[in-house]
Amino acid sequence: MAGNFGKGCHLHLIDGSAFIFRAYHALPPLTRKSDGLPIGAVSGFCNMLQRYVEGNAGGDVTHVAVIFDKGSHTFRNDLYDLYKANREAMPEDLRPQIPLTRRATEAFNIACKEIEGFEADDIMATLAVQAREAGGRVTILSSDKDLMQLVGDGVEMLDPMKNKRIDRDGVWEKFGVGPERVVDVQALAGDSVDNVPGAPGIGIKTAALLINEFGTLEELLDRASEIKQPKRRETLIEKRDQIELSKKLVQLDCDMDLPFSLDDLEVRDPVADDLMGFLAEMEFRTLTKRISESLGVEAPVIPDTTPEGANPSTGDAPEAPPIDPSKYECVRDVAALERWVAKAHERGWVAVDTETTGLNEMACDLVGISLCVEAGEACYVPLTHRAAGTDDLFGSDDLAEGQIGLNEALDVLRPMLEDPAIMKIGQNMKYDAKIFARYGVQVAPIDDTMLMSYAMNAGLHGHGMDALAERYLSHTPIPIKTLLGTGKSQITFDRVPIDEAVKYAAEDADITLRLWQLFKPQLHQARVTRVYEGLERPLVPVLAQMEMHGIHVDRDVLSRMSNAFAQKMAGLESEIHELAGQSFNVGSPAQLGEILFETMGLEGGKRGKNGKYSTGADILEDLATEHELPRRVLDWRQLSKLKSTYTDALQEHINAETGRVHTSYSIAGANTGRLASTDPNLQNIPIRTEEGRRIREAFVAEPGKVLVALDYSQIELRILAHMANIDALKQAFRDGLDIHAMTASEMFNVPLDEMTPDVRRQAKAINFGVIYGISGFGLARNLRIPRSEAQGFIDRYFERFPGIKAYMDDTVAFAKEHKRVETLFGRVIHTPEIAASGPRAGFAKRAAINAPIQGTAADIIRRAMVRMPEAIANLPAKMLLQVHDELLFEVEESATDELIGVAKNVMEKASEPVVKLDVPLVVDAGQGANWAEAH
DNA sequence: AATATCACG
DNA sequence: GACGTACGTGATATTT
Repeated sequence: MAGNFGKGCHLHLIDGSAFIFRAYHALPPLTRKSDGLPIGAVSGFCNMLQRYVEGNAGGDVTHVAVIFDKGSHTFRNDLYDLYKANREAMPEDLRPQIPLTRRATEAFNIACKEIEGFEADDIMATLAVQAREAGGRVTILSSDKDLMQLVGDGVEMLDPMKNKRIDRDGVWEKFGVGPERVVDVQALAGDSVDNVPGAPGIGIKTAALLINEFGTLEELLDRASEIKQPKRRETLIEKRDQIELSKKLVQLDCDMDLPFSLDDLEVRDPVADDLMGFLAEMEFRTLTKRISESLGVEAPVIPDTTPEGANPSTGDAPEAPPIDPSKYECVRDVAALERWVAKAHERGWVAVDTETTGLNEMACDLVGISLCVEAGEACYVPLTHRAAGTDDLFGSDDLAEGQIGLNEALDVLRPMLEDPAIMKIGQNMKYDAKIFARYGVQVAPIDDTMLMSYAMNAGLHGHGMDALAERYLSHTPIPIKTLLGTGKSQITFDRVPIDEAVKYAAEDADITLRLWQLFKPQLHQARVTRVYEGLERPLVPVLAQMEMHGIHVDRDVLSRMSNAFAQKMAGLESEIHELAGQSFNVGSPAQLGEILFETMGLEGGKRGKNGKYSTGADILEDLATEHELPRRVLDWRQLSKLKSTYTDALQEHINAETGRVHTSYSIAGANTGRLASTDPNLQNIPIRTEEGRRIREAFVAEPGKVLVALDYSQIELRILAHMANIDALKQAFRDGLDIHAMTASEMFNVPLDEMTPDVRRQAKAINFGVIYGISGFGLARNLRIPRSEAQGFIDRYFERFPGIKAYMDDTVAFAKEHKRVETLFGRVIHTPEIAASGPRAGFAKRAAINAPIQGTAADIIRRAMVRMPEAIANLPAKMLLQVHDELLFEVEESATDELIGVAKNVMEKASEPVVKLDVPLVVDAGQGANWAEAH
């Protein structure tokens, strides 16, 4: 076919993905009225296309195409597996809109092109070169600087946002070089958005300088030894591979084989019926009217079909019916279950709740499932309830009549639970997702009302179902105790009569759906959508995987330690009794207090609020200088703690099936955004004393594998340096200095090379104190120095770092004004107590100072965790545990170094691209056969 | 169910 | 001038 495209033709190339994201972020989360389908980005996209078409009417444009990205894996990922690894996940409510934007483009009768495995940029590059060679003009509608390498010889860019044309001069302005050398500059400068490494320490300015001096990148690299600045020279020589790789990453492919030609992109008039049909289907009333007028056709009628029940996006929902457990349906056959699945399909969402025989997801069985599609319309599907026994005392082991077979039911539910077009709503979905995963069902996508509440209301109240139902629905759910009983006579859920179970279980799904409908629109108003979608919700599958995988704990190691501890304790106990002159329970603080301060008559006994002497470690420590007994008690207590909490208890947590320990992380537990680990708590395994540390030897890698521990170095102090904008601290971190020694030097005027460990220790305590909202009393107690001296330290610290004082005052003032504080990533932590008076005011103030720092650190490691599974997908490695600033991995020995490289990079870059810290984040790595060695 | 103690970051 | 304090968690044992 002879090409017609040539001289006099003008091609417009529209960056479709950029249009979509701009549309998505510019508009509130609109949904289609009839069914709640998210539609905001499509609406914005259509508006932009319409404005584009109107703006070009009568112009010289002869050819046009909208180009999209397709597939997340491109040849660039094969070159570099971290390419674009920093990218935020696509928001859940945008994903279903992507195919609709393709249809929108077609409805406007504009050519719409995408090619699997290629970025839109490459397609645009190829088309631009083809058009230029044919003698035509090209305008690229995009603000993406990666496309600037194409500018020149009839190719221009047009930033549609600023309506600014970018020609050769524009490129010079941006990059300091002409379009031909843009890739060279980009290769050196790198790009944190796309995670192109570039040359460390070289930005656009320096890169342009070097390229202009040497002419080309290749020339520069070959003659790098001529560069005068030593650091720059070394970087260019050492990082040559990385720079050359970066060039390959930024270089667009101008020579693709395209399955279409320029002639296929000829401008066509829209077909009124097609366009109107599409707009009407989307229920865009205003846009339909406007375009119908400009096309001179009649606008189709869009029926006003508000669904029954509430619509989360409109807010003008009809009154929901009261919660009435007697109205719920019990689903006893497949046909009935299929009807519920159909309802979920119709709606596009369903609330789901599972009932099980226990609270340990790894060691309990599925008993039944409840579903709810709209307020008041819920069901319970009993699956493995037991038949009632012949007498009242013992249940039967036989299954009750009238239940769908477990596997049969799961086969009906699986397609729905895994359907990307159906939102599964739960309260604490991690629990249900883990249960389903154990039965081979991967639930997605999900929403979680507990996490929505947490994102909006952290610090105001708890986020359990009962608290939320009470507070937001003014309803008290049926207490589980009424079904299971308490204490010794407690039964498991499979023994609950099905009639009773229906009321309880379906009510939970009903409540969850109602909460979701209430919370969903509130997320945007509270400005925490990004926090919820980026930091809370995506953590659910990540944590579920970690928890299910578990960590191998060697029972024999623990058991031997328990025995050793028991022996030592027995010895200490008899010594203590002998010293006391009588036998008593060493584990009873009350009895110990009597012995110490009455029988033995020691000084310094202070009675607590309940009239008992307090016998905490600090008090016993003071007494130990004069007497034998308190030291023995301290030793005994340490062993007792290690034995009961760790060496004994951990053995109970080894799962019989997997032989591993499976903790559970609560995402919405800590107000600051930290996780909390329970059953067992693996975030407080001893490390500070040698004896305790040895417990970590029981946490082992499988044969052939190693444990790798990666932890952020000083992350909270780094965040403080950034947030409070303290130049001296920021520079110290950039220079890799010992921050405590540097603080000490600054405060006490001691040169770094004359620093004594004790002065450094005091400065360290002050640094930590600052993070905690320092007080003279607290510092005095920590350092065991007089209060006046501690206050003197603090005064001097604030004198040397006045920015810290200002930051603390500002934070407290912000908290007082808004009753909340925020992290760098927008996490909101409410501080209602800040208005209190008396001692509680002090607490609230310090908490308000600490929360943004601790919370930002928590956000950063959350971001790393969310990105980690994809980053290590091709490695024989698993992420096992999180301990606030540390991630623990298990990896096949041969891949250890590779894992460390990849995971460390993810952690160190975790704040990007949303927050660019003024200080580097540094991650230290350790490895070994067990956790003690790895740390 | 509350309190004291102590393990971690 | 007195109050009573370092921030955030969870598990255990003892006592009420």
